[in-house]
Amino acid sequence: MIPNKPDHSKSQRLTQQRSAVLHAVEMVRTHPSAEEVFHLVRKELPNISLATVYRNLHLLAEEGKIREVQFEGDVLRYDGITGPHEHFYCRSCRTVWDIDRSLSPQAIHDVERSMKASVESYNLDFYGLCSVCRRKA
Amino acid sequence: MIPNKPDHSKSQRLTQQRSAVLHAVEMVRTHPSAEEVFHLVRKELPNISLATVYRNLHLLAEEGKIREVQFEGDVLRYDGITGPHEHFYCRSCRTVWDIDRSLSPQAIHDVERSMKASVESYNLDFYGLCSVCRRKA
DNA sequence: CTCTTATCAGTAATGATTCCTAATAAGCCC
DNA sequence: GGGCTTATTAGGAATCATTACTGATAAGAG
Ligand SMILES: [Mn+2]
Ligand SMILES: [Mn+2]
Ligand SMILES: [Zn+2]
Ligand SMILES: [Zn+2]
Repeated sequence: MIPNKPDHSKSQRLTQQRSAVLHAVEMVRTHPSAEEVFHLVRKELPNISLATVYRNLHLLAEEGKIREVQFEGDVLRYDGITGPHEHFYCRSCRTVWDIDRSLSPQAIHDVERSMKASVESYNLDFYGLCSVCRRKA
Repeated sequence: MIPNKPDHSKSQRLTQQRSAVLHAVEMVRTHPSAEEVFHLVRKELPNISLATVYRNLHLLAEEGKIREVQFEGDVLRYDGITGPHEHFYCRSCRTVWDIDRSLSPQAIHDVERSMKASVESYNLDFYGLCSVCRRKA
């Protein structure tokens, strides 16, 4: 008898609601809020409840299938791209832009050494005006 | 007649409450929350209200006298050190440690160039276990 | 198909923060 | 110092994002 691998994933059943929430976050590049995911998913599942969206977003984030992101003065948002990258947040239009770079392993190791700590993750967020808003200003 | 310089600072009167709030944030290295500042200031001004603490923290942050910081899954905190530095946040004990480094001007300029945006500020926060909690784990 | 129970919909509760209003006090002018 | 204007306060209500609760539903193992 082969013992099952311990299942550390918290979600055990693949419900329509759960896969629709995951699909919505993965499909858009907007880093949507729970409310926005709710509106997206409603097109497919008109009866889904907001609490279900919140619950599944949190669950999917814990499993590492999506990523939680938060910016100053804004609500929690979700990111379908889980690989390491950085963000630029426009203070005017609140758009989030992906930055295709990441801190060097050396820089992270420097922090670990100076803090005598283990670094599990980091966030690097830039704030300012995006090119569109800069023109308007 | 010399016209007054336009006063961009939002706080016009130096109240006891306001200076006590500022003093509390500047005195501690703990990056306290509003609630924690409230308890600190109460020792000096037992009748100060929580709303007053919130209002002044926000005001002082807008004037650049203190800095607002926020970490994943935690409430807003305040930092008496306004100069550029980075943070390490222990996921276990929620302690915030200052890191005496900052991104190179070159790295920031790279972001501005690639985004065609103006970068006003950035946050670089590391997450993990501090040395104390690592020993316990 | 049946059965167990994880998950759901709908709604109430929570908790941090902000708003509101009559009372207070900072600080300018005399 | 004593008035006077009004920014600021204390205290409580309101807001808003998020989480908790509960009886009903459906995923998926056998
Ligand atoms: Mn992203
Ligand atoms: Mn700091
Ligand atoms: Zn913009
Ligand atoms: Zn710790």
